[in-house]
Amino acid sequence: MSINQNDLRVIKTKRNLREAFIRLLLQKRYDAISIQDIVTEAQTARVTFYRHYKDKEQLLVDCVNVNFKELVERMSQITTEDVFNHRYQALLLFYKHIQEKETLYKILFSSWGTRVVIEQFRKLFAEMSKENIAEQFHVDKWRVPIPMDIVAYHFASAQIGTAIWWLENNQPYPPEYMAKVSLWLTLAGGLRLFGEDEFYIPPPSIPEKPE
Amino acid sequence: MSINQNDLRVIKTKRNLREAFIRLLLQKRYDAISIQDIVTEAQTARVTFYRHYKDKEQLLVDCVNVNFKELVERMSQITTEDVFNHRYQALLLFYKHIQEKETLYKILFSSWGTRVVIEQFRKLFAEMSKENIAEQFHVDKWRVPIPMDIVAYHFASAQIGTAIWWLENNQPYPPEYMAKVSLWLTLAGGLRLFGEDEFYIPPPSIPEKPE
DNA sequence: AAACTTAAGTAACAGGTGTATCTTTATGAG
DNA sequence: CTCATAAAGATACACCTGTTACTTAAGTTT
Repeated sequence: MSINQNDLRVIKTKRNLREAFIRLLLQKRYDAISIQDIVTEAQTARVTFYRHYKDKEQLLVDCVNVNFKELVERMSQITTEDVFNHRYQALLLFYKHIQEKETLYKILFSSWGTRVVIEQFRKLFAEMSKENIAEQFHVDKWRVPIPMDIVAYHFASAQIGTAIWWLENNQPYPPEYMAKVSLWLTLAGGLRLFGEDEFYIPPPSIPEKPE
Repeated sequence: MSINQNDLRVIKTKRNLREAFIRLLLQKRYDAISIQDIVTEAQTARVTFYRHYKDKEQLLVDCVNVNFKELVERMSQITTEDVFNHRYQALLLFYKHIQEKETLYKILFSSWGTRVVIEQFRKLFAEMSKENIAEQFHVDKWRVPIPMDIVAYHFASAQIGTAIWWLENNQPYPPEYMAKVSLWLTLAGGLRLFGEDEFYIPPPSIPEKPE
C-alpha cells in the first residue's frame, strides 16, 4: 500500500524534488512556483510528486525538517550542567543557524505560505522548553501552579517571535546579543520594566479543571 | 480605476461574501472551500469575488478584521490609570472575545491555511504592547537597553502562543485565569521558576548597530 | 426623474491541481 | 543472475484558478 521510504528510488526522487524546490525558491516566490515547475526542474513526472507529497506545503515541511535535523543535532551536543547556560547556548545555535542559512530562511520567512517554517520552529522550541521546564518544576520549591504546556507554548512563541523580528529586520544585531536578549526577556520578563516590588504579582492559583 | 468602497453595492457584495464564507467555514475545512463554493453560497458571480479580493486568504483577512474592530473597540474603553491593571483588562477582553466566538475561532485556528488570523492577532498585540512599553520606558529609571520592537514582538508572540494553546486544548480554564497566567508569565517571566537571586541576569548592553 | 457612472453578471480561455488507469523500468530478495 | 515487486512514467480527466472583453443593471448625481 504505502511507499517504502528506504527504497533507493524513493530516496533519490525525494531528494531530487527537495533540491529542485530549493533551487526554484532562490529564483522566485513560493506562491509563484507550481508543482509543474518543481517536477520540470527535478526532471520527473507530475504524478511522481503527488505520490510522495500531498501538496507543495508538505514538500516545504520536508525541506525544513531535513534542515532542522542539523540544528537539533548541534543542540543535542551542548554539554553544560547549568540550565541557564544550556538555554543560552541553544538559543545561540538557533540564531547562528538562521544566520548561516540566511538566504534560504529569508525567502522562507518572507512569503506568507511558508509560515510552515514557523510552525516547525515552534514545535522544536516547545519540545525543548518543556524538557527544561519539567526539570525545574521537579526541584522547584515554589511549585508554581501553571500547567507546563502553557509555559512551553508561551516561551516558545516568544522566542520565535523575537527571531522573526530579527529576520524581518535584516539581522541588525549579532546572534550573541539576540540570544542574550531573548533569554533575558524570557526569564526576567518585563518585571524589570515595571520595577521589581512595585508590581509584584502573586502566582495565580490553579482553578478546577471542568470535566 | 479602483473600486469605490462606499458604494452600497460594494458594501452589500462584500458583506454577502463574508457571510457566505463564514457559513461555509462552519460546514467544512478552509482548504476544502473553493471560490466557486463561496460565490455559489453568496449567489453571485465568480468574477465578482476577484474584483474585491485577491484570493480566499484576503477574504479571510477581511472577515477577521471586521471581527477585530469589535475587540479593539472594547479594549479602547478600558478606563484605568494603572498600567498593570490595564494590561490585565485587555488580556481578559481578548480571551473573552475568543470564548464568545468560540465556534468561529476554533475553526479559524484549526486549519493551517488560516494562520492569517494569528498574524492579525500578532499585529494587534504588538501595537498594544509597544504603546504600553513605550510609556514605561519613558518613566523607567532602569532604562533597559533593548530595542522596543524586540520587546513588543516578544511579548505579543508569547501572548498569542498562550491563546492558541488555550484554543487548541478546548479552553480548559476560564478567561480570568488565562489572562492572569499570561500576564504573570510575561511580566514575571520564568524568573521565579529558577529562583529569584540565584539566576539574576544583568540586562544586556546594546551593541553597535552596523551600517 | 433622467442621465451618467460604475459595479455586477455572462461567457470564454489558458493555465494549474489532484486523481485514476495502465505501461515501463529500476531495485532488491532468493 | 533472475524474477517478483513496487516505484516511476505516460496519458487522460474533472474540476479549480485567475483574467479578459463585453453586456446588463443598480447606485449616484444633477
